[in-house]
Amino acid sequence: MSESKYREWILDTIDSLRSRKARPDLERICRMVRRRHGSEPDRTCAELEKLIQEQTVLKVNYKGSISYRNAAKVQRRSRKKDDVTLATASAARRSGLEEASHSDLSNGDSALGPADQDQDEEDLEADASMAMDTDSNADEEGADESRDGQDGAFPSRTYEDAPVPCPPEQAVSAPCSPSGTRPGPSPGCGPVPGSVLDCVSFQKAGERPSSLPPSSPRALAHNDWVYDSAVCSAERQHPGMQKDKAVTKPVVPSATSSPCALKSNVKKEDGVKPEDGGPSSDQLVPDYAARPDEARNGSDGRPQTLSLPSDNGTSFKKKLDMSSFTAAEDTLLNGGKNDDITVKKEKMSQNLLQWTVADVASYFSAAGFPEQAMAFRTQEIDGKSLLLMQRSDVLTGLSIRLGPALKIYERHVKVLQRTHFLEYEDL
DNA sequence: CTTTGCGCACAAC
DNA sequence: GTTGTGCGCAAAG
Repeated sequence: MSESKYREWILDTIDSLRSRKARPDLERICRMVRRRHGSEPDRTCAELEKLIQEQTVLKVNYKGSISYRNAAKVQRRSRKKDDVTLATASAARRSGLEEASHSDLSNGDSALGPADQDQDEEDLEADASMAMDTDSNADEEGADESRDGQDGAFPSRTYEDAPVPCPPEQAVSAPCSPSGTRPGPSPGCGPVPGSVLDCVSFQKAGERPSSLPPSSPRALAHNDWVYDSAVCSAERQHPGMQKDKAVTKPVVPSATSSPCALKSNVKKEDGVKPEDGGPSSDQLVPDYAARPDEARNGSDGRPQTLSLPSDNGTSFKKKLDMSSFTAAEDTLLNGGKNDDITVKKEKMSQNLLQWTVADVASYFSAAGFPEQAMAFRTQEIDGKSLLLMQRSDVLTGLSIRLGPALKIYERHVKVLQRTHFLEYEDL
């Protein structure tokens, strides 16, 4: 309950700061929330992190410092050459694009800028690569884990297949997946105990880069990318979204993953000077590393196309059948990368019953419906409820606009349900 | 002191 | 050209 309150406060604060032309950074946000509502900065910080995880708020590195954005307002334009909206934005945007391309951008304010998909992909790739640079540096220094040859779901892909148009989908399913994004020094990782600390620390992390004089200030000047501490929050990872991870740890929805642990490795980045990689990398210093590794390991290098452990042999046929549906749909809609999506969906379906309200919200948020995701959350729709939803429920029961509602139902709810039931039929 | 307002320069489009 | 952004300053409280 308080959550929604905080969401409102925080979003409000961000908007307010923005309108005042002040950078919506952690410090200001906390201060303003405290002043206005008397909330403890720590708490605000924790809540903010949650919002980041849900992608209601985007954590971005802009001009060398961390900023927070109201996801509902931002996405639409966030794309610059260097801005990497890795996690969230990309995810959201991507899916958003899909829709946008077809129909209107009914998302309204929150609308993700449906403008260009291709570009986005390119951008992402570029970004990813940049990120990669950063990463690689980091890796060299410390973030070892498993980043050998092709591990990086994101990065590697970016490099190797850059030209290929299939990369990004991860985003769709994996909002958090920004696996590319490392949890960073300490961002969201431990919302539970360390949330506060995390906040603080990451804040520092963010600032640090800025303080460091980049070799090419210009270049660095404007970059915006989503930090997304959320990423690390494996803690409450969305079951469905962990693609790669899923493989490794199929069902385990939560905390189990080791977000924090990762952090430690990551840390080193601070020290690392991003410059080599490229201009933009500096600011990002923050992080991405840990995650990827996990992902990579799981998928063994091949980013997305894995099938669920479960479906491997057994329901293969069925899967195909389904695929024909979903894939077809996706193809039409997205123009390409359906396999992955299909797969993802399957994975997700697997855990659908275990999805929590937050998982559902994150899913839709990642799918490009941040505002509508809130409606799901407000209505406390968890995985089970989702399975029970009917078209009318989605169209009218959530009090969301018809346009997005239709898309959500047709492209997500229905697909998830279908997938889920097919799977279980089989099993 | 803190908070607010906003001119201005930047970058992206 | 437009737009979003946020630094840095001055004004207001």
